[in-house]
Amino acid sequence: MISSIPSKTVFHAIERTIKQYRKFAQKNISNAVNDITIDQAMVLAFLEKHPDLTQKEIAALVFKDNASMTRMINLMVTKKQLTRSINTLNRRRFNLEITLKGKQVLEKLGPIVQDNRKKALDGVTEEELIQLESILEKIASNCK
Amino acid sequence: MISSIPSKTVFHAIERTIKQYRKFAQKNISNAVNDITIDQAMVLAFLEKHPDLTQKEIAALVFKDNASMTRMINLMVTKKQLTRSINTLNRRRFNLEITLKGKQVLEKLGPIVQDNRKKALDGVTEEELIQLESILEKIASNCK
DNA sequence: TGATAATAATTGATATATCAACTATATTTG
DNA sequence: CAAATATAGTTGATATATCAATTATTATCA
Repeated sequence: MISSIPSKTVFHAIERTIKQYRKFAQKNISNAVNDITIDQAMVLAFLEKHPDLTQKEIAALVFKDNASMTRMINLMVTKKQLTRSINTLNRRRFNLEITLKGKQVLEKLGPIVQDNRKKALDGVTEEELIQLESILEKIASNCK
Repeated sequence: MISSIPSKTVFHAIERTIKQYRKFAQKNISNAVNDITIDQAMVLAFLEKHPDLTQKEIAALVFKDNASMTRMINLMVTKKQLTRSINTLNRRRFNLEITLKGKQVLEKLGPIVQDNRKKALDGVTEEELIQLESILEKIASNCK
């Protein structure tokens, strides 16, 4: 007996919101660039800012596990968005490098990603954003 | 060039929060009941409240597509949490029924789910909850 | 009524999620 | 230094996500 039905909880609202945003963003991305997912785009974006990230670190940044990241990066390598080479200083790691094609994807995606975020947050005030982040942070840290 | 890095956005915070909650909740559920996922538990909970739901309707309630729902329910049937029989009034549909085993799972899960929600929302005021839902709703509806 | 369209569910293909077991390399420590 | 540990990544197994195509049934409408 689960007295309060799941659809009435705030967790349901959180889930709904992020899924809706992902669908919306993915649709707009797919209209501009072929064959790239939001998560792959995020991997590229993180690597652009921090070229020395390991697979494990990227996985943590996009909330995935190492196994998923291995497979995602395999795909991105076969799609020529990334290259992978052994790091000679620590042979357990890989150097990941964004290819020219990957850079072009990032270039095209930039304005679209910005626009997605802007549209999704239309009518949300700066103050609300701060509240939102602070409440979410509270919940997340309760779940540790 | 994606100027604002994904980890700084509110979407990242939303994603992080829901994933953290799911992990937390799944862990507590797994400690009490073997071999059930959060989503399966939600399917049971929805069916308990609304026994006439179709697979399609349940899918919408838990934000999954029909294909995923078909496979999930197949599994739940082989795990004897549900039975599936043809609806004679509309032979495209199925009647889904919670088995005794499924009911026992719900029984055990009830207090755990309640406790999960309570712990996750510890220190979050009623007002904050209302704000949270209203901001999330705004974002979700921007993404339609 | 018969052709057409809509609906509920399934299936196939491919990607991703998750856990556990494993490999290879690097670090620690007794 | 050698043995034990830790770390980065891979692989296998199974479940789920997603899209498109398909089946079976029901509803529409010309």
